Amino acid sequence: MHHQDSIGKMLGFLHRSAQKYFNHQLSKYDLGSGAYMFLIYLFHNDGATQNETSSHLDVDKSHATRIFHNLEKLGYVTRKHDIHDKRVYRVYLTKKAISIRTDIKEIMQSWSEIITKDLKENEKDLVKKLLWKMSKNVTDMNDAQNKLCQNS
Amino acid sequence: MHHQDSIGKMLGFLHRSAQKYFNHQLSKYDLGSGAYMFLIYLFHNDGATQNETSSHLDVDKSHATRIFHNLEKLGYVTRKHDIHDKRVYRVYLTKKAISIRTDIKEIMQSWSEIITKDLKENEKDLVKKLLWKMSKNVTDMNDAQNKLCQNS
DNA sequence: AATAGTTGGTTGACAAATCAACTATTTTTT
DNA sequence: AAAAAATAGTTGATTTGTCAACCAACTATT
Repeated sequence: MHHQDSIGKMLGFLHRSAQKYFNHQLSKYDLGSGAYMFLIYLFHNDGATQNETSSHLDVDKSHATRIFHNLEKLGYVTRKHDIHDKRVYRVYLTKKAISIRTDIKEIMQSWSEIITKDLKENEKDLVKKLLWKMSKNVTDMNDAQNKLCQNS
Repeated sequence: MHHQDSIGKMLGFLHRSAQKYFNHQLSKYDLGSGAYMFLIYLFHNDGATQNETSSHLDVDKSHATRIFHNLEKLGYVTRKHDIHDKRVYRVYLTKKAISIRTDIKEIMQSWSEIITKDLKENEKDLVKKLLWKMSKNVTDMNDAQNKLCQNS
């Protein structure tokens, strides 16, 4: 990676590097880099619906379907139909998932420490703030376009 | 995207959003988000080898193989065997590729402007500097691990 | 109550990217 | 000069993620 590389290239590089790291660290749990986000969300929102989860993670709902199916097959979650709405599945963590909760958190933490190794506290805050601003610019653009579509 | 979201989540979101944007903008050229990086590299390094390209872009060489094959099929590049080394392919831009050079640069530029819309000049520099620092931390770790492997 | 529209989830097809195993050359060792 | 190691590229299998089309169930309209 070079100094003059574009923001986009570096974002891609960091994302793919994270995937590799998580794939490697999570392989002993039979998990891939795709799954851990979903588990993290459930750790804080056990019993969430698939739709809720995918919209919070900003991924396609079909992706959530497949990830949760796999997590169920591996015994990390169980899916139960909602009582009041037969369409929705609520996803619950199993003991197996809860037992690796701290491990996963630690892996996440270790990645975070690797990439921000030589950043000062205020730089860490700054990079977070700037990434958030850029993310917001994207969602704002999407929202504007959706509004446009509805009116046409 | 929320304020307390992790750096990793935001990096992933921005990367995926960029892919969607480029897929959409490039569809009229039959190109996907995977291809444009390779074209950009060739714009500055026409006749580069596949290996050179993939290592500069930090992607797997097999990925380069497939992308270049497709670009050749679409008529954007031609691949010629090096005279001195029969193993290597050198990849050359065609007129078709050169004719869309400015378009592609503009699309890249427009994405860059979207995500940094409300950032001040110094903030843009800062985010680039910080992303670069984080990227460097990753490559440093990889280098250290490679060294370790060789010695064992 | 019947119809139409919306929502939650599933499926199939595809692109992006990685890894591992392989072939064919080239370079290095001995 | 022969054997071994390294390099460039290819192929197959797999994961991550998207989009579009779909079904079933729920909600709103008339």
